[in-house]
Amino acid sequence: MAKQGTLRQRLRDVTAEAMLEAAERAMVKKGYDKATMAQIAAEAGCATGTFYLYFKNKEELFEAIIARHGKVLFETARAGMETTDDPLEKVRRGAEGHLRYIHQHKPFFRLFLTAMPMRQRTLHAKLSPRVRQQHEDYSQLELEALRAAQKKGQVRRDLPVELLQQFMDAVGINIVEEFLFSNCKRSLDEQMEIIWGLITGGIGARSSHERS
Amino acid sequence: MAKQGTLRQRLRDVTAEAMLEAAERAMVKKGYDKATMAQIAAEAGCATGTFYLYFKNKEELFEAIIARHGKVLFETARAGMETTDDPLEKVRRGAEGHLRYIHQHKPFFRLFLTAMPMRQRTLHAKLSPRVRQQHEDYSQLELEALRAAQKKGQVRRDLPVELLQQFMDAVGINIVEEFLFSNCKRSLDEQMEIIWGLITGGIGARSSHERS
Amino acid sequence: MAKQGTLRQRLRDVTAEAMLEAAERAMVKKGYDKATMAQIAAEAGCATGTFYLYFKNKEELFEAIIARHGKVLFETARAGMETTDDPLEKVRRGAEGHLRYIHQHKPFFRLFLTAMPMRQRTLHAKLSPRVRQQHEDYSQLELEALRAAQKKGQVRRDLPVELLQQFMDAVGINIVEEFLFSNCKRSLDEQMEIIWGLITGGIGARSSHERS
Amino acid sequence: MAKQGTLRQRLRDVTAEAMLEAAERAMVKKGYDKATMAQIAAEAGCATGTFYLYFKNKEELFEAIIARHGKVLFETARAGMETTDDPLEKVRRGAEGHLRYIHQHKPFFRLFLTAMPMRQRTLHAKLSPRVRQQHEDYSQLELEALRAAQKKGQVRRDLPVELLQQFMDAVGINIVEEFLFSNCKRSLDEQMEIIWGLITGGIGARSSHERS
DNA sequence: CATGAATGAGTGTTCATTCAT
DNA sequence: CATGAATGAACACTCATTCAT
Repeated sequence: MAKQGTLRQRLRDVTAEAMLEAAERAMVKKGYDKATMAQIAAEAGCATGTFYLYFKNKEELFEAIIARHGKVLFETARAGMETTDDPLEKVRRGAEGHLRYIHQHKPFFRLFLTAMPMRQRTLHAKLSPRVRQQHEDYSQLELEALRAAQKKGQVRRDLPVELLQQFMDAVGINIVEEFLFSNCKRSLDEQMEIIWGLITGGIGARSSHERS
Repeated sequence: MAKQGTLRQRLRDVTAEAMLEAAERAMVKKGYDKATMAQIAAEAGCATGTFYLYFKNKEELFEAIIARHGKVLFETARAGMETTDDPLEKVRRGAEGHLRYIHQHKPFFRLFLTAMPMRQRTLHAKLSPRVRQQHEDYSQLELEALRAAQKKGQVRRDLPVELLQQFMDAVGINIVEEFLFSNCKRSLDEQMEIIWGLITGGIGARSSHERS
Repeated sequence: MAKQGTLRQRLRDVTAEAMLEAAERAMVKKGYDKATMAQIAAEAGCATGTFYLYFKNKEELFEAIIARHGKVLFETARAGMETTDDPLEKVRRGAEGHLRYIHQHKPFFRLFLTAMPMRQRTLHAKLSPRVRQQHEDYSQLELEALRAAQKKGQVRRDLPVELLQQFMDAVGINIVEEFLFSNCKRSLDEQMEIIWGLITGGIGARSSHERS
Repeated sequence: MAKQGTLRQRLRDVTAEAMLEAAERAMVKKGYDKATMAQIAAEAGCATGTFYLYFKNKEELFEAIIARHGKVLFETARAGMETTDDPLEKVRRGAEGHLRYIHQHKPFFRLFLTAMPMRQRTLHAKLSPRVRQQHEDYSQLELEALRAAQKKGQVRRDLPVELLQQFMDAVGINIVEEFLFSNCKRSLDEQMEIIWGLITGGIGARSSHERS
C-alpha cells in the first residue's frame, strides 16, 4: 500500500511535471490571459478537465510554474554563494547565479514579468508560499553576507543592509528587464560586469571613500 | 461660431476631464481589467454609452488617463531641471520632480505599474504617441545633462550616458515601486536622499576613484 | 394664418424632401441597417434629432423614401398606359414605364430589394398605405387592360387575369433583379424586348395555339 | 479508435442536427436578425455557449441550416430529372422536385427569402461553397437538358439557354414566393401545372410558331 | 484517473431615440 | 424649430470550470 502510494505519487509527479511544461510553453506563446485552458490542454495532449485533477485552477497552475522555476533559481543562487567565503564575493556570485538562470529561461521570465496574473509585481508579492519561502531563505543568506561585508568594510555602513539589498534587487530586476525585452546583444558576462559595476558603486564602501 | 466652438470645446474638455477622473478612480479600485465599463460609468454618474462619445474604447480611455498624468509629470520634471545650471544637479532635480509627482499620485502609479493593458512594462513601451513623445523629450534633456556632467567629471566616463540613464531609471522605478507597494513610512525627502545616494554611487565619478 | 400655414407647410416639405434625398444617399452607400442615423444626419447637414421632427423613426424614414419613388414610378407607368388604346399595348407600355424608371434609379432599387427593413419582399407587403394604394390603383388599371385583352383574344383565356398579372410581376421583378445586381450590359430597350418576349409567351393567346 | 471516432462523430452529428432544427424553428419564428442566440439556445434546450462548440458564429449557423436544406433540395431535383429521358420533361421534373420540396418546407423558405443575412438575394449569391456547388451542379444538368430540348425543337432557339434558365428561375422563384407569402389554397399539383404552363409559354418552341 | 461536452455568467460596444437648452 | 449630448437596452461571443460517463 505504501509502495503503491509512492509509485502513484511518482507517476502523479511525472504527469504534473509534463503538464507544467506544456502550460509554460502555451503561456509563453500566448501570454497568461490569452492562453486558454483548451490551448494549454492541447499543448499537453490531454483533456481540459485533466488539469483540474492536478491544479485547482488556472492561477494555481501558473503559480506552480513559477514555483518550479523559483526552486531551481534560488538553489542555483545559493549554490553560487557557497563557492566562496568572501562576503562581497558571495553576494556577487549569488547575483550572477540569478542572472545566469534568467538568461537560460528568457521566455519564461518575459512571461513572468509581463503577465503576473495577480498583478502584483513587487518582490514581496503574494507568491505561492513555497516560492515565498525560497525567496525568503535566499534573502536571509544575502543579508547575512551583506552584514559580514559591512563588518569587513567592503560596503557602506551608513545604510541598513535591507536597503542595500532592496537597491540591488531594483538594479538587478530592472536592468534584467531591459535586457529581456530589448534585443540586447551583450553577452551574459558583459551584462553581469555592467550590473555589478553599478551595484558596487551604489553599495560600495562609501564611508571610506568619503573619508579620503 | 469661433466663440461657440470654443465654448463647446471647453464644455467637452471639462466633461472629458471628469470622466477621466472617474475612470481613474474606478480602475484604481478594481484594476484595469476588472473595472467594467459599467462600473466606470456608474462612478462617473453617467451611462455606459456616454464614454464612447469621448473615448474610442476602454484602451484609449486608459491611455488618456496615462497621458493626462504623463503631461504633468514630464512638465514638472523639466521645470525642475531648469532651476539650475549645474549638470548633475539638473539630473537630480529632474529625478526629484518625478518622484514628487509620483508621490502625490500613488494610487494611479500603482495602477499603471500593475495593470498596463498592453502588458508592455518596459519604459520604451508603446504608450500613446503623445506620452511617448513627452518621455522622449525629457529623456533627451536628461541625456544632455548627463553628457555635460561627464565632461565636467561629475559622473563616470567609462560607460555611455545611455547606460547610465538606464541604470537611473532602473533604480528610480523599482525603488519607487517598492515605496509604492510596501507601506513605506519614510518622508519624500528621505526617500529622495536614499535614491540619489544610490544613484550617485552607481554613476558617480568612478574614474577618479579608481585612479586613486 | 392660413397663408402662413401654407408657407410653413411648403418650407416643411422642402426640408423633408432634402432630408429624404440625403437619407437615400446615405442608405444607398451603406445599406439600410448599416447607415446610422448619425451618418444620415451628417449627409443631410443637420443634427440627428432633427430627423425625428419630420419622421417618426428610421423605418418611417425609409418608408417615406420608398413612397417618394413609388409615387413617381406608378405615375410614370400609368401615364405610359394612357398613350394607347390597345389593351395589350397598354400593358406593355405600363411595364416599360416601370422598367425605365427602375433603370434610372438603379441604386435605390438595389437598396430596396436588398434591404427592405420589414423583411417583407412580396408585392403584397405592408408598405406604407400611400404606396400600397398607388400600387393597388395601378394594379387595377393593369387588370382592366388584361381583361380587355382577354376579350379581344390577345391573351390566353384559360387563366384568371390575376394569375396572369402575378406571372408578369414575377418575371418582371426577378429579371430586373438580375439586371440590377449582375453587370448587365444590355440596353434598356433590349432588356425590355427580352422581358416582353417571355411575358408574351406566358400570357399569350394560347387558346388559338391549342386549337391548331 | 476508429470505431470510437465514428461513435463520437455520430453523436456529434445527431446533436448538430438537433441544434440546426432548433435554430431553424427559432429563426422561422422571429427572423434571422431578431432571433437572438439566447432564444435559439432556449429553443434547443441548451446553453448559448454550446452552439459555439458546433458552429463558429451565428452566420455559419444559418449557413448550415441552408446547406442542410440545399443538399436535399438539389438531390431531390436531380433525382427527379433522372426519371425520364425526354429533355423537356427532365426540366419539368426537376422543377417539380424543387417545388415539392419547397412546399414541404414553407416556413424555412419564407425565412430564407426574407432574411438572407448577407443581403444578397441573387441566385448567384455567395452561399456556402457546398450549397453553391450543389446549385452549380444542378444548374449544369438543367442547361444540358435545355440544350437537348432546343435541338429537338421542344423550346425556342432564338434565345440562349442561359437566358431561358434565368427566366425559369425568375418565374419559379417569384411565383413560389407568391404562393409562400400569400395564403394560397391551390394544391401542389395545381400550382405546378400553372407554373409549368407559364414557363412553357415563355420558353416554348417559338421558332416553329413564328415560321407558321 | 481521464475525458471533453456542456455550461452560463460576464463584457465591450453600438445606435435608435429622447429631451433640455 | 433645431440641436447634439446623453441614454441604456440589447447582443454576440468567450472561456474557466464542472461532472456524467
